[in-house]
Amino acid sequence: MELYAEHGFEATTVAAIADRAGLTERTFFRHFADKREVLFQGSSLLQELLVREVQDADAALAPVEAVVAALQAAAVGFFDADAERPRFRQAIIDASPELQERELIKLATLATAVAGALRERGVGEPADRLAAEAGIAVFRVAFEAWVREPGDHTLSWWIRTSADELRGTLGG
Amino acid sequence: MELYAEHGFEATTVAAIADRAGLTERTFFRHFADKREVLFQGSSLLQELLVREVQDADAALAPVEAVVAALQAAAVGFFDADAERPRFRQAIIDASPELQERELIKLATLATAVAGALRERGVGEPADRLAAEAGIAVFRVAFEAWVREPGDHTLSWWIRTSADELRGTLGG
DNA sequence: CGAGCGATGGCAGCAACTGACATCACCGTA
DNA sequence: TACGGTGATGTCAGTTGCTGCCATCGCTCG
Repeated sequence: MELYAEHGFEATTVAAIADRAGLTERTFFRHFADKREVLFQGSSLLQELLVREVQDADAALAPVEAVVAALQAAAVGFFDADAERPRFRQAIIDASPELQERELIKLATLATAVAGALRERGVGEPADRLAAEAGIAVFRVAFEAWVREPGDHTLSWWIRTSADELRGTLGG
Repeated sequence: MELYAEHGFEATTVAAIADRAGLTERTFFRHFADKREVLFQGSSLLQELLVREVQDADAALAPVEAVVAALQAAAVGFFDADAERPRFRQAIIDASPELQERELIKLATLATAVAGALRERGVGEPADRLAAEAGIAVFRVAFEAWVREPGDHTLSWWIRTSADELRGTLGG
């Protein structure tokens, strides 16, 4: 992470990382599937937490609202607790298209998992994915704002705000 | 594309592609930035079309509805006209995680472009991106259904249906 | 003390890309 | 017709991400 931040992701070779860590290149690839995965270790934990929160959400909540509530709950422990790390990490990702690709697919699998959790709540076939995707979209916009304006609000607040905003864009 | 379909994307080397095309490996990389871009040539055309359709959409439409209308308009010329190609292409993408990553980032830039077009309509700061992302989510779900069940309905119909479904997941 | 096992090192090799330079076809012009 | 320039292609060498295979080492358990 230090090297990524210092020289940029692409300019950092795996050999350099291994060297800094006092290990071999071969060993690096035993710990990480590829060079990008370094930045996405904790993503499965977030996914599990999110799924649990969706399952535990108030049964009366509409699908998207359940997702939003889950995101808010997850935000507290996962991001608001230590705001420094996520922002640092995101700066690295934002500087590299390769990493953005990886981030998007992680969010997509997150959405799929959330959709699965929604189905357990009795949400129907296309609705589950739509609600999950919409929820993730809310999260993306909220997270971006939270990163951009440090200290103003909690991530949870941005999520709530974005969710309300989404409702306004639907019309009808 | 033939080689991708026959042996899978990862198993197909650029050398093999160049050979089949009667060209050099080096020449391949002068036409395509990388091995994946072969599958995403037309994406900028779709983007331009979509942006134009958003700009031309009925001014009274709410943001998401403007995007949905644009998607429907684009669907007719871009997908319904020749349903075979997109389905073939999508089968290749669905078989390869690398290609899915690339597809996601293409859709993300699409969303960004659509958000820009919405801003020209006077849509505000977080709402533009939310409406664009929601619209793309609708498209993704609709497209998937359209690919999965050939012949049943037009892509435009699926988009309309998904958009209505999305509204239902938002709740009170 | 020895057998087994998980983590690591070392090495060879493939494939995706890139930069630098040469070559060649074509096209407008003197 | 000959010439100069321009764009597309070929050639080659090199870097880097990543993988398979086998050897080694340390630790633990019986």
